Amino acid sequence: MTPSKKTKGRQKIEMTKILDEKSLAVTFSKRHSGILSKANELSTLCGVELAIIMLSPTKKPVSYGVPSVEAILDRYMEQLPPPDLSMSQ
Amino acid sequence: MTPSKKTKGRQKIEMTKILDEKSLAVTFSKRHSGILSKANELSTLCGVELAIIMLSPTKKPVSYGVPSVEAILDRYMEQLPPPDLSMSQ
DNA sequence: GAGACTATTTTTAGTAG
DNA sequence: TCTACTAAAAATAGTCT
Repeated sequence: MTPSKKTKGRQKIEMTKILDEKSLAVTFSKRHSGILSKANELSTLCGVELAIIMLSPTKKPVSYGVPSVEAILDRYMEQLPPPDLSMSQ
Repeated sequence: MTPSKKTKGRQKIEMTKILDEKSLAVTFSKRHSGILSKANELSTLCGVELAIIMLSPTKKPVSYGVPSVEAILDRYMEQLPPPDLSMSQ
């Protein structure tokens, strides 16, 4: 009997485009929610505003924003181009 | 002699706004780059387009986009509101 | 404000349901 | 495609430079 290990656990992967459609979909699903979750934490921990917009592999738009994507975009558009950065910090 | 441990390693933290300015700044610095890095990986692994925009605690704008923030925003604006989702998936 | 470090906490690859 | 699992990979809290 070889009880050994049930799974190999997380594996290291090459940082290049995933070719297998099935695993690409799975990876996107897991990672995109991971990022949204991190973004949510960052915003609560540091009280910052942020927006994330992405197009899924199936071209479905996914967005997340605090307080809202629109609010961030409006501000971003207004502020472009960044004026004087000499005092920025 | 107590060789014991050099540091306590990563600690669990409460998910509420960090009050200490110093550690808030450190946390923002570490986590915001962590997110950008994750975003970069997601885009290469899954070949998806994405944009992230945030305002740092000092209100400095930070953005990241593949292929570019502008490209994503343009597309996002154009596509609003999402057209026919009957075939989406 | 950006690195380095260590010990932990989290995330997540691969797989199954 | 979403949830669940396990084990290993990665991110990071706290601290010092």
